[in-house]
Amino acid sequence: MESDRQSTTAAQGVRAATENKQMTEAGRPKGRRRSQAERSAETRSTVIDAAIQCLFEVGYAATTTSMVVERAGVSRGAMTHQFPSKVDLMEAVVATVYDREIEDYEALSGGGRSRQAFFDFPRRTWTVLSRPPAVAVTEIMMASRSDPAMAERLRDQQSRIDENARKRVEAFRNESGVAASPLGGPAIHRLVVAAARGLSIEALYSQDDESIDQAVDLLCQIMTLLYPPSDGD
Amino acid sequence: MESDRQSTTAAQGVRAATENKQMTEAGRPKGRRRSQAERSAETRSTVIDAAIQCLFEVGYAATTTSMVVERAGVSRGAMTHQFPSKVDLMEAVVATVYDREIEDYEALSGGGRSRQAFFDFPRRTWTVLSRPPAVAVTEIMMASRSDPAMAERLRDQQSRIDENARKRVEAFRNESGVAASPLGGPAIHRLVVAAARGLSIEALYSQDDESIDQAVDLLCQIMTLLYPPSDGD
DNA sequence: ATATTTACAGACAGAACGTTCTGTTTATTA
DNA sequence: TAATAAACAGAACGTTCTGTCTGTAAATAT
Repeated sequence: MESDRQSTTAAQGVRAATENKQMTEAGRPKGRRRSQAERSAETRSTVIDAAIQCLFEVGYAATTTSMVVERAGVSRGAMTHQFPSKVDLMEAVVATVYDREIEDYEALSGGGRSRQAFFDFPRRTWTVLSRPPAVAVTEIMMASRSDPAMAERLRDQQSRIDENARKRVEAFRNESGVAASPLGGPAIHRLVVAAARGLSIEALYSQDDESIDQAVDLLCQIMTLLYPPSDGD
Repeated sequence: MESDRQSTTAAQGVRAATENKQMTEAGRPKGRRRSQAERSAETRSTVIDAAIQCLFEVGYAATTTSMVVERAGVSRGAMTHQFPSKVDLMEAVVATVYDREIEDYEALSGGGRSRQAFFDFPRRTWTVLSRPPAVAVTEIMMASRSDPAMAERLRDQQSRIDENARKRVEAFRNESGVAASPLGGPAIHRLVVAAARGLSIEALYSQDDESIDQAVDLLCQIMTLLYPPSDGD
């Protein structure tokens, strides 16, 4: 039964946490009794957010369970109850970020479906990938190379993310009235994501934001070169 | 006196190891007495190579000093004598890889200075960055975020590498008879490196070599679009 | 040849980390 | 309300890893 719970807990918890998030962040009536589901969701959400912060700020190696517990302001027991092992926590972080990124991309594409909006895709990708949640996931992915068990559990999630992102971009292109590129959509998408990820890593050290911004601009310009010009151009 | 040695040891040792490498790898006369310098250089080189292998194969977190010692086939004492702390070893790895990469780029550009050779620059960058030594450095860089002391000692090395690479690429462009791009050389270079690094990271997980190869091809094609066409085009 | 410095060998110790375990409080069910 | 289950709290344990430390062999200097 232990393994049973572990295998289903991540997805359920994430969903519950997401649903209850507004409730917890807005001041809830002080004395109200919280349901078990609410308590779980709050704890999970708090711990996950703390983990993301730690991963972003100090990297994976320095992100200890103690540090996460301290920053989250929960007890060690509360955390281990929700996440029996560190791998469980990391898996939950990846799942949560994955869900949020879908919303993020959605928000950033903001209803606009113009040709220009599509060519800004590299900038949106950079924006999403350079923020703490995505950096946290990168840290976890890199660290998972040192832990086969962890890598195993993250592998399918990663492919799910990739496939989903690719489909969304293709759909976005269609809705924006941009013809498919003769150079191939998947390759372009992969390259843009790789470049954005590489730049986000460099941003962690270089502190030279302007230079990175220029590279992102350049990538957007390149986008316009890769797709056949429309009537307007 | 201890700190004195530490501050000068890395560069000296690397140089000595490089000079003596052929001698050690080719079978040296069995009974010959090795000088102290030779002994130092050999162990340093052996340990550094082992560290690179470990970092490449299992990532930073799982690269323990014991593992490096075991793979190198040297004693713990030999290692700690040459590298008093783990940070010292990592610093030496970065310095060594830096030196080797200069040779690697040189070899890969192979005397040819044609326009085509310059446009293949992304592929050369990818080739260099996806190999164990460069991956090892990426691992160290990412891990250094968790260790301020380590980050401090790597910061200047990193900037030295970047500046050097940028100058070399510009020189290569000139020698290849390619006019400067109106979009700016530094931004292009930064983007290419970031993309190659991002792709090399993806290559560690995805195992989809063909797809990555396509992205690299695409990047080379993009290069031709970024520089003004010559008479031949 | 002897002394001294350098390189090496391996055991040891302290610290830190992840996990487990026992007891307590809070919520849900009957 | 009583019984059960879930969430929480925090101490304790065992492992692992790095850095140190003492002793030995090899090379260099005197």
